[in-house]
Amino acid sequence: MAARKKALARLLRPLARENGGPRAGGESDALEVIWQVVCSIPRGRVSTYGAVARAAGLPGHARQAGFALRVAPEDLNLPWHRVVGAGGRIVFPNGSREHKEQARRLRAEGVPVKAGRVAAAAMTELDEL
DNA sequence: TCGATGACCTCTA
DNA sequence: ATAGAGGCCATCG
Repeated sequence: MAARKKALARLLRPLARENGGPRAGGESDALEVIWQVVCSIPRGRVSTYGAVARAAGLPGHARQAGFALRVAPEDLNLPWHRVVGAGGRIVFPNGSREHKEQARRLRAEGVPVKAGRVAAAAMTELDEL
């Protein structure tokens, strides 16, 4: 937990800078863009890490999307559960706490989850947005 | 600068 | 359907 907190603090530092004033260089925070994309996922729909990365203008940065979600502060109320792996597959180990939590939240939004996967019909490419 | 790591993706057997 | 290998890219020690 300590490591997680430390990494989070390191990442929140530049974010706090932005919070306090106008950002100088501009772009820098890819995390912010990714978070915004995730937030834009409609309720009852899910998307993949790759799709999120593409929509954020970062093709091939699927892993970065995952990293962004990992370090995302809870204050953002980010719908991280709407992001799944390719083919609608939940990336968390089966039986893990996060896995069950994600499945539970998805079902609560009307997205059927079976065998650690979500219905393909519920998936959106985000390219049309 | 380099090697290891990870909420990934895709192809092949 | 399952398992392994290679590729991708940012972050960390």
